[in-house]
Amino acid sequence: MKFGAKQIADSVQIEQVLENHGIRSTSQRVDIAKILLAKPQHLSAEQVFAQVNTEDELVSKATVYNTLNLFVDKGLIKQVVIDSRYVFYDSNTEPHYHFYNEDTGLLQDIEDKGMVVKDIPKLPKDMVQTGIDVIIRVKNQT
Amino acid sequence: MKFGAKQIADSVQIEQVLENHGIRSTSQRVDIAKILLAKPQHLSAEQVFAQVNTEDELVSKATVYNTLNLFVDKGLIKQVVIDSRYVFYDSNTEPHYHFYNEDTGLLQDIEDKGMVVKDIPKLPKDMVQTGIDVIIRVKNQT
DNA sequence: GTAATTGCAAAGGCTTTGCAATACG
DNA sequence: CGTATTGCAAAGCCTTTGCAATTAC
Repeated sequence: MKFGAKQIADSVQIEQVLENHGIRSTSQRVDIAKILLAKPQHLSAEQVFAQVNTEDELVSKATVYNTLNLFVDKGLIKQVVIDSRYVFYDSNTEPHYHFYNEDTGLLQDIEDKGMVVKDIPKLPKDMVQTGIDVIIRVKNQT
Repeated sequence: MKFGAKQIADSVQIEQVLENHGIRSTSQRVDIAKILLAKPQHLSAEQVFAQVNTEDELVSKATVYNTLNLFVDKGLIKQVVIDSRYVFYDSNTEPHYHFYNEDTGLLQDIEDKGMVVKDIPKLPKDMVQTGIDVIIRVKNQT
């Protein structure tokens, strides 16, 4: 991590992003958002907790969890559930789909924009679609 | 549940199905399979535990969990993960996709066979696709 | 100053595991 | 008989919660 003017500018930008999502800024939230929003990526709560605590300032596990939930509620990030034991937080909120490698545990975006889900059946009148999750599970060839 | 000749025949059929999947029959496994395979459905471990214990014979929770895992490993049923807290066991192992109603918590098959995922990008040479999960999330119109 | 947020430790919920008792082939 | 399976209770893991201390506006 770099320090100095650039980082201060980043923090200000992050605070702006938080505010745009109706999230009040605190130093912990900025730290967490900075990690998540650095690039499109998929991190577990544990990974966020580890990364946020490599720097001086410490954030408790409770706050990491609460903050991630808050960010999801406010639409800043998305939760991707692979398994009852593997939950990732995705900083890419654009509609997109995922590859999940069962051998490596790696979750990655499907970059190819050509992939589509076609002919989704019409929903009952009183239903609205809120999202569509597609996970293509792969493994290493043995 | 009916008793008598029909049910005995069912048990024999179930045992056959288990055997075909390389699963040794025991009374607990047959009881659990009988519930799951009665029709295409999505049950949580808790629901299986509850249903299997409405009849006389009791099956412990540990055995329910272990048996469900065994059935999944052997390909008799499929696990559908909605959320870190909602895991269902699906007796329909044909490739198919799901609707999940966030308001009711109800998971249901998409019966329409026309829906497809098109133009899945080619995988890296050393990767094989093992599955594809599609969950269309819906909610009640407010 | 008042309300929101944080952190700790404890509690919760779900799932797995160790091990003795039991059932199976 | 020897191996597999079961059930119980305990342990594990991840996540949430209660509450006092702290921070933010």
